Amino acid sequence: MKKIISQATIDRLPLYFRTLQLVEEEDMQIISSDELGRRLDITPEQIRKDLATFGQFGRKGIGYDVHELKNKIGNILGLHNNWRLAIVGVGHLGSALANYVNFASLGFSVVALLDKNKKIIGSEVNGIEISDSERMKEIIEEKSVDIGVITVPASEAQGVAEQLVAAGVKGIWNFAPTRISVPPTIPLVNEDLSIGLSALSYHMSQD
Amino acid sequence: MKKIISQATIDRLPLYFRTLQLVEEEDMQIISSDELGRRLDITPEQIRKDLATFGQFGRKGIGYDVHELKNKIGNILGLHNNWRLAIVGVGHLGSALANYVNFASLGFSVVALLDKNKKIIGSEVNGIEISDSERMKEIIEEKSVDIGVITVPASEAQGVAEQLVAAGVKGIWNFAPTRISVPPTIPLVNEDLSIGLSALSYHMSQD
DNA sequence: TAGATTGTTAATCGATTAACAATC
DNA sequence: TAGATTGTTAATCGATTAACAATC
Repeated sequence: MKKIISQATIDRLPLYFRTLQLVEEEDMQIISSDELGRRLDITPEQIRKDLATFGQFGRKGIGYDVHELKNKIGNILGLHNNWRLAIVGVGHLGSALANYVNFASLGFSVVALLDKNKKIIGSEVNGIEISDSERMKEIIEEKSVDIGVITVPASEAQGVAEQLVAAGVKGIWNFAPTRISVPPTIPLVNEDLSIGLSALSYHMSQD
Repeated sequence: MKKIISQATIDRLPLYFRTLQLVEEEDMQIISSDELGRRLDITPEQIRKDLATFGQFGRKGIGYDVHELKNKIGNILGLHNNWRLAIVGVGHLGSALANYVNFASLGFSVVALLDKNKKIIGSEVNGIEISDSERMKEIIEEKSVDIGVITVPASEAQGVAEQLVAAGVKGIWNFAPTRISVPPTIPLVNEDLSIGLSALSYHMSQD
């Protein structure tokens, strides 16, 4: 029986995880919710509340064991699964993601690149060969891909999503600026850059 | 006197805007909250509530004028300002953003690229010359840059943010995977890719 | 022991959903 | 007119903040 963790909490866990990785490198053994909050600009009450959602591992009067807490959060986020990614659409953004180094420290690796443009099929990006997206199902099975990353134009995104699901991916990370529909069993996260940029514009326009 | 609009509402406005752009191209004159909601997978009540925050421009029994509503939302988001962006850190992600076509339709344009790597200074990305980041203040004034985009490694992000603020930018869009501090008068939006990816991992790990 | 810090309950705040009168 | 659809008020839901007992 899984406890339901709110999306707001889930979205803060990666921040805790990253900070714990950093303080672990600084050889800090124990950290308080106060110190963690100071580093992330989050209130200590919020942090304790978040952590309390999935158990007790702090020590009253002391704080949290850095190593233990980091591993616990990593497990909750499922980072130990070493998820394997396929990027569909090797344009500028797809290439940038194929080269993105920060994935590795979170336990993700890019194992396949797919594109329909014959001119780039066969060439490599960051040591990974670009395959024909017509061979998607075959490649995804062969490379044991878990997550499909969509970096094609908006007009093609829904079609690619359906192909990815049919090919057997377990989750989709969508960068195309459009909403896509997938079966409810397939987790989907939209990474919509225009939202953040528009919100920035809004705040810059006030007074 | 400005009405305060919640962040949740602000984050939905770009979605409405984009959909209205699309239906306008389809020559649709009028749209109901029901139809807009259907396209975005948002409840019509939520949409009416959001829009009611800043006035009444629907017609009861009819719906909303597509063109009028699109312009109104664009104005609220401040998209008419034609903000000018400078990208600091022309690595893979910075280059991808310099080439990102979806900015233009929202009224943003990349006018400067800055990097400290002497090997790439002087070369061009998407027709924009890369300048030495030591000349930041000069370039930002000369090119009337409004928004600084941070695509440097996490360890350099805070320093770059401070330089950008000193150079006079009005807002910061941060892609470095770290929290940065800026004066409260400078709007800041963090675009943290590891949050979305970790959340995806979490949901994929459930049952 | 005294000081520090967690975990948890209660209070507050804010956002979403439901309902419906107004009106085109 | 009857049907459709907005704008707004009330009800509900969920998340954050405050307070504090437990305890290291």
